[in-house]
Formats: sequence, C-alpha cells, structure tokens
Amino acid sequence: MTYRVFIVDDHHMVIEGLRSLLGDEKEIELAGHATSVATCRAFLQRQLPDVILMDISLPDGNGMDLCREVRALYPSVFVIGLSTFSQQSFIHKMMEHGASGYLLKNATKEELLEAIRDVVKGKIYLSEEASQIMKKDNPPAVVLTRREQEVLALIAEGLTNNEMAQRLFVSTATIDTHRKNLLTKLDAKNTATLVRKAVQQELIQV
Amino acid sequence: MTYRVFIVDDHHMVIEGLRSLLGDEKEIELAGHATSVATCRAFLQRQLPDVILMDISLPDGNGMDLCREVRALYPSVFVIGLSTFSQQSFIHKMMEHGASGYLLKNATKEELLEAIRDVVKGKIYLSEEASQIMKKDNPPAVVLTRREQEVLALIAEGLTNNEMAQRLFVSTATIDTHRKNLLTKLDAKNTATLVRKAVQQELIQV
DNA sequence: ACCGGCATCCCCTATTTCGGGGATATTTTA
DNA sequence: TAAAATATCCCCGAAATAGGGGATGCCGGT
Repeated sequence: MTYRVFIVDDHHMVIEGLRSLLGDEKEIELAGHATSVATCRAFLQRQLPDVILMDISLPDGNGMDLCREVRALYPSVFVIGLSTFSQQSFIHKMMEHGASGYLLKNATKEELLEAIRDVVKGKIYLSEEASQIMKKDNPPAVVLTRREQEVLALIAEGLTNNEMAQRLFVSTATIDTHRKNLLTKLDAKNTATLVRKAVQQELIQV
Repeated sequence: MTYRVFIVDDHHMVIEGLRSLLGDEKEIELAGHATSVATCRAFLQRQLPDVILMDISLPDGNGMDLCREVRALYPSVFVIGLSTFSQQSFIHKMMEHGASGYLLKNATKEELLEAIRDVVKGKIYLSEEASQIMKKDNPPAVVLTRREQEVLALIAEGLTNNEMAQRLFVSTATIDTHRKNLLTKLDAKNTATLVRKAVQQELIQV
C-alpha cells in the first residue's frame, strides 16, 4: 500500500525538504505540490491524494479555511496541518476544520511518516508540541458576541463610547454595557488590560 | 571557486530543502548544519564556512544575536538571515547585527544562489519583500526614554497612574506627564490606541 | 559653561471610563 | 414552547484619563 501525498506550502525550501525526506520512501508517492490555495483547488479537481500536507499560511488564503473546504468536498482526503508556529489558535482552528493531524516544521522524517500512516487509518496525529497545546485546558476561550467583537475592535481603534454609539447607531449606554461585559469576559480592569488581552487572545489583529 | 555554506535552522524540512536545493550545485559545498545556537558555536570553533544561512528563531536563542556574535568573532563569515516572516523588526535587527542578506523561506533556488554569490563578494542581498521593508521609510521608529518605557509597560499591565506612582516612588503628576508624552510620541489619543500601537511597534511584548 | 534632553512636579478643567445597580424586547437554542 | 442568550436602554457616583498650560533641577556632552 502506497500513500499518495500532496503538499501545499508556499515555501520552496519546505517543499524541497519534504520531497527530499519522503521522496525515496517506498510507501509514499508524491502526487505533487501547490504553492497557493488556487493551484491546490485546481489539482484536486483532477485527482485526489490520500493525504495533504498543508501549511497554514498561504499567499492567497490560509490553510485553515482550505482545510475545511477540502474536507467538505473530498471527505476521503486527509489533511495534516503544517507550520512553523505552535500557536494554539492555529492548531485549534485547523483541527476544528477537520484536519487529521498537525506537525511543526521541525518534525523529523519519522514523525512525518508516522503522521501519514496514522491519518490514513483515520487516526489523529499531533506532534508533541501540538498535543501539549491541545491538552492544556488552554484559557477557556473567551466567547464574544458579534456586537462585543465590533465594540472591542472599535475600542482598540481608539473610539470613545460616544463615537462608537454614533457609529453603530445606538445609545452610549449600550456601548457602555458592551464595554463592561468585555471587561468582565476578558477579566480586565481597564482599557489598557482589555486591549492587551484581546491582542494576546487574538480577538483583535494588531 | 566553491563556497562553503553552513545552515543554522531548527526545521529539519528546511534543512533538507536547502540541502536538496544546493546539494548538486558545483559552486556550493555544504559544510553542514546546526539546529541550535550551541551546536552552531561548536561547529565554528572547528571550521569556518564562507556563508551561514541563519534562521532568526532558534530553540536556544535567536538568529539576531547569534549573527552579531558570529560577525564579531569571525569577520570573514557572511551571514544571510532566513525566515518565514517579513516582519520589519526582524529584518532590521538582523541587518543591524551585521547580516549581509535576508531571504524569506519561499525564496527560489535562483534567489538563494544569487544571494550567496552576492554576499561572498561583500555585497548586500535582500529579497524583494525584505528590500521593500527596508526601503519604506518605516514608521520613524519612536524613541522612548527609559522611564517612558517603564511607564508604558505598566500601563499595559493595567496599572493606574496612582498605582504606577507608588510603584515607581514618584508623584502621580510625573506619571501623568510621561503618559501624555507617550500619547504624543505614539500619536495616540487614548489608552486603547496607545497599547495597540505599542504592541504593533513592538515597544511592549504581548 | 552652556544647552538639550530628561525626569520631576504642579495647576486647571473637561471628558471618559469604571463599578454598582436594573429593565425590556428580540433572537437563539435546547 | 420555555429558557437562555443577546442587544438594547437607563440611573447613580467615583475614579481615571486627556489636554492645556508652566516650572525646576540634573546630567551628559560639546
């Protein structure tokens, strides 16, 4: 049984590295590679690999969304996330979007092979770092409502309650309530802490 | 003339990729690789390559500092920074610390070879993205005084002027002045903007 | 010896945020 | 369909920040 593996990554060095690592494995057949979401889509319309090794950052999109798309359209294709970062948000999103595994780019050949073997069997493979991150009941992900997200973003942009109220066509009292709820949810006691924690938890992009 | 190239990167895939890309170039001789600052140091004590391809993030340190160290100890060795990120701070610091070039990991084989050829001649090689970042007279780096940095950090931690005054054994009026100066320097009109901009400009680490 | 930058302190007032409440209507969801 | 979540609005008062202004001493470098 040989597994057909497709690579999606915009770093030539990584593609070359993977080809070199996997190239002479009998059980692996390299189906090719793509350096963007678009070319990956194009490829999949013509043929399906067993496994896709997918970087999370692509020039024309991101691996998280692409992963969900692939899983929805081609349920037989397993996806392994690949990235330099061990940021929880990436790993979480990738897994939530149907990935079967996650590897950091410092993975060894053995880890790679093990991951591929595992996922084609329907198992989940997480690298050491990734599984640690998934395990640690990481900061019970704050859940913000749509409105709260909006207000949070505007706060970070420097708007006052008054300005936000005008912008969103509501009373300042409403904004004030949202603001208080944000402070509570993020366990912040003032705006400074609120913004810092929001950045930390990737609720706003800096 | 063949150039001896040494690789410092903690990502096996990247190392493999580089070996694969450069391995069969006649003008390149791969001197070896290291996956940490420590092993790099050890290697250099025994032999010197012409060029080091150096990742900016290493498990036991970072490429920026290592770069400076290498240039100080072995001026004949040229360093090319290597990373996934095109963050200005990295590129800047790398170049300030004596690097001769900077490549992103999506560089092609041609770029790699060109970079190596250039730097051994004493020239500077920057990838397209890197040079753009160096060029754009990037946000005229805000310069904060020692005290301002302290206060900024404490603001981001959520301390009020009063609390900071106590912590630093000065009057709240003093803190207030620093705070105003921070707002002016960072062109922020309130705390929220101040914190966000401070994070953006890496004046505080999140 | 002088100048500039820095840190320190003070005054004033207006605006904004924080910390408690409580209330009601509309969605969502279980 | 009933319960929960969300979004909306309001009150109060205390605390903190913002925006002006000005002033003094210290230290390092030319």
